[in-house]
Amino acid sequence: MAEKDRGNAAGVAPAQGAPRRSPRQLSIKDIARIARVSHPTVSRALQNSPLVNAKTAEKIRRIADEAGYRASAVARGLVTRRTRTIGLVVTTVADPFASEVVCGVEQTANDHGYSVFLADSNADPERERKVVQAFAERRVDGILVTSSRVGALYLPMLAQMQVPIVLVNDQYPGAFVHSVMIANFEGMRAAAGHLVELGHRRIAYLGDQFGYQSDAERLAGFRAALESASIPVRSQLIAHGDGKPEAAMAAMKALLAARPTAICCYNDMTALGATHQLRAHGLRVPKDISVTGFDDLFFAAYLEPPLTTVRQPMRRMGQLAMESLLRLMSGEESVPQIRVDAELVVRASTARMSGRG
Amino acid sequence: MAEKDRGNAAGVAPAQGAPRRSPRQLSIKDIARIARVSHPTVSRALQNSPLVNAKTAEKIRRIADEAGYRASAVARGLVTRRTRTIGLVVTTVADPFASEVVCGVEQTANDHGYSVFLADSNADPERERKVVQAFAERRVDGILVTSSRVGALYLPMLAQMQVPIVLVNDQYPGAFVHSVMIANFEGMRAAAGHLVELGHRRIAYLGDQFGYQSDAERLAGFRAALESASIPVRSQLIAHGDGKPEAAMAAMKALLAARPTAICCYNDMTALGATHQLRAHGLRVPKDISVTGFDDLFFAAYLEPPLTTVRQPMRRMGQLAMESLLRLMSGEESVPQIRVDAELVVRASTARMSGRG
DNA sequence: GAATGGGCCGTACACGTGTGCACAAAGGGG
DNA sequence: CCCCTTTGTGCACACGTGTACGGCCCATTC
Repeated sequence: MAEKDRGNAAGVAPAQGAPRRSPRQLSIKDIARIARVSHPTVSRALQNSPLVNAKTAEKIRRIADEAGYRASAVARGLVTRRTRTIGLVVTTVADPFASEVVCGVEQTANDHGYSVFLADSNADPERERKVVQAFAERRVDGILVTSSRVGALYLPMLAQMQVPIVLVNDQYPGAFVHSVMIANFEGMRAAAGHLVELGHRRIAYLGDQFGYQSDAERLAGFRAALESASIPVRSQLIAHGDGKPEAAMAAMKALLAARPTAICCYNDMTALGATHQLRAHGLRVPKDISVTGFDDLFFAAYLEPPLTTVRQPMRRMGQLAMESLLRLMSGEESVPQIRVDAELVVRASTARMSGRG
Repeated sequence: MAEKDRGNAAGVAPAQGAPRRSPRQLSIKDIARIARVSHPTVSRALQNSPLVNAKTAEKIRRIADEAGYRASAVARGLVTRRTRTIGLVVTTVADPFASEVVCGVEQTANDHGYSVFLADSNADPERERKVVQAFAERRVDGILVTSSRVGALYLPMLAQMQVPIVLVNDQYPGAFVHSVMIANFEGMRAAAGHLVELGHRRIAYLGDQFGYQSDAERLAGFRAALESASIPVRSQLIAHGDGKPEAAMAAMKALLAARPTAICCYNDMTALGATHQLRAHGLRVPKDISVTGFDDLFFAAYLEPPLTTVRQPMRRMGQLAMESLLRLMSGEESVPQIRVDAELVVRASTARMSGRG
C-alpha cells in the first residue's frame, strides 16, 4: 500500500500519473486477421506444428516476423501452467562467489529458454519471506538457492509450492531438494596438508560462523590434515568471522595471540581481511606467516603476494545446478547430490616455515 | 534443439520424462467456494477494495491465508497488462561493479513489489538479441541496462517494445531512454590532479577500449588535470585495456617504455592488473610509481598497498536508476539524466614523486 | 457413385484474475 | 407507503495463448 501512495500524491490530481497501460501489444489474433486465418492456426504455425500446411505456416511466420510480433510468455504461461522461469535466491549478489555462480546459472538457463528471477535475501528473514512469496506468485517452475543458510523459514513455504529446488553448497533433508556441493573436506585438507608439508605446526583456522555445513566440512578437513600429521588441534588456533574481510580482520587479531605460523581461511574474502590485519601488525606474508584461501576468486592471482587457495569452479557449479534443476523440472530423476572436486592452487602466500615460530 | 537431446538419451524411452504439470494450484475460485462467495468478491477482498464488506473481506482473507493461497501474478499480469517486472541487462554479473549495481537495483525493485529478470549479455550480439527478445516476450514493464555498450542492435528492438529504459553509466539519444551517470570527468580529473600535486609529470592513462562514453569522459578529465598544470599529454602515455586485469597487464607492459612515474587506471580491475605487471618488473608501488583506480570496489582498501581510487556509490546508483525507472513506468515525468558525484579516496598507492623519474 | 480417410482448418473451450455493470437488500426521507 | 440512495454482491465479460474436437475438402478405393 505504501507504493500506491508514491504514484499519486495525496489529494492533488495526478499530473499525467496514470499508470501507463501499454498502448496495446499486437496479439496472435491480429496476425490471424492479416493472414486471413484463425488464431489457432497462427498459434500452431509459430510452434512449427505439423498440423498446419507448410505454405501457410511459412506465410504466417513471415507476417508475424514483419509485424515484429512477440508471443506473450505470460499468456502462454497461464494456459500451459509452466512459466519457463526459475527463481534464484542469493544472500547477496555483491559477493563475488555468488555472482560467479549466478553467472553460470543465468547462462545455461537462457540457453534452455528459461528466464531467471534474481532475488537477494541479505540474510534478512523478512526479506527471505517476501522473496519466496514473490516466487510463488510468479509461479516459477523451480528454485535455486546459493550460499544461503536455508532457514526454517524456507521449508514450509517451499513445500507448499511443490516446486523442485536445487541448493549450491548447502544441503537440506527433503524429498525434492537436490544440491551441488564442492568437496569442502578434501579441499581444505589439501590446503592444510600443504602447510604441514611446508613444516608448519602452529596452523590456525579462520572460519565463517554463517558457513554452517560448508564451514563444518572445511574445518573437519583442516582437522584431518593436522591429525594425520599428529599435530594437535588447539582451540586457541580456531576462530570465526562472517566470510567477509572486515570481520576477518577482527577474528585474525584475536588469533594472533596464539602466534600461528600459518593460517587456513574459510574463503578468499576472509583471507583478504586476514592478510590486511597481518600487515597492520608488521607481519610479512609469507615470510613470517603463510596464508591460504578458498574459492580462487578473480583477484586471488593478483594480490601481493598472489594467494594460495583452493579453486572452486563456481561458474561450472552454477551450470551444474541449473542442469540438475532442468532435469527435475522435466520430471526426470536426477542424482540428488552432485559433488564437485576442489583443486589446490599453490601461489606465493605460502612458504616453508622460517625460524621465527 | 540441442537441449532437447540432453534430457532424453537417443532412442531410449523417457523413464518418467513427462514435463510435470504442477498438480493444480488453488485459485481464487477455490477460495470463493470455501467462503461461499463469488470469485470477484474474493479478488476485491484480497485487494482491500472498499467495495466489499469489512467483515466478509476479513473472513475471506483469513480463509485465503489458512489455505496458503498465493495469487497468480501471471494471470494478473495478463489482464492488467502490467507484469510488475523489469529486465536487467548487464554485460556480466561476474564484474564487481555490475554486481553492486545489480544489488541496489534488486533491493529497491523488491521494495516496490517488482521482480527482476536478470540477463547478462556477455557483450555477445547474438546473446543480446536473445535477451531483449526474452524480455519482450515476458512483457517486462521496463528495462535497465548497466555498463554495456548499447549497440545498434538494442535500439530497434527496444523501440518496438515501447517500454521505458534507464541506462547506468551510459547514454543514448532517444525519447524514452533515461540514465544515471557518475561524474566521470570530475572524478578522473581529481585523481590526476592529486598525482600532479604530488609532483608527478609523466603520468599515464590506462583506459578501457570498451568503455566508450565513460572512457572518453574519464580521459577528458585526465587531460584537463594535466593541461591546467601545463603538462603536455603525450600519446605514448595513453593505452587501453578492456577493463579487466588480464588485458590491463598487457597494456601496462606497453606503457612502461615511456617510463611513467604515475598512472591513472580506468577502474580498479584495471589497476589490479597494472599493479601486478609493475611488480613483475620489479617496480614498487608507490615508491617507484603511483597508481590510482576508479570505482572503489570492495577489495581496494585491502590491497597492498591500499589503492587510491575514485569512489562510485554503485549500490546507490542502482537504487537511483530503479527509482527513475519506477517513475517512468508510472507515467510520471522524470529527469532524463541523473548525475552522481564521485569522490577521491586517497590511500597508499600514491605518493610524492621520488628522485627516480 | 458412394464410402473412406487423411490433411487442414475453425469452433469452442480453458487457464486465473480484474472490472464494468446490473441488481438485490437495506435504509432514509418525503 | 413509495421512491431514491447507499452498500454489497454476482454476472458476464476481457486479457492472449494453447488444444481437443469436429467438420470441410479432396483424393483414393471399392
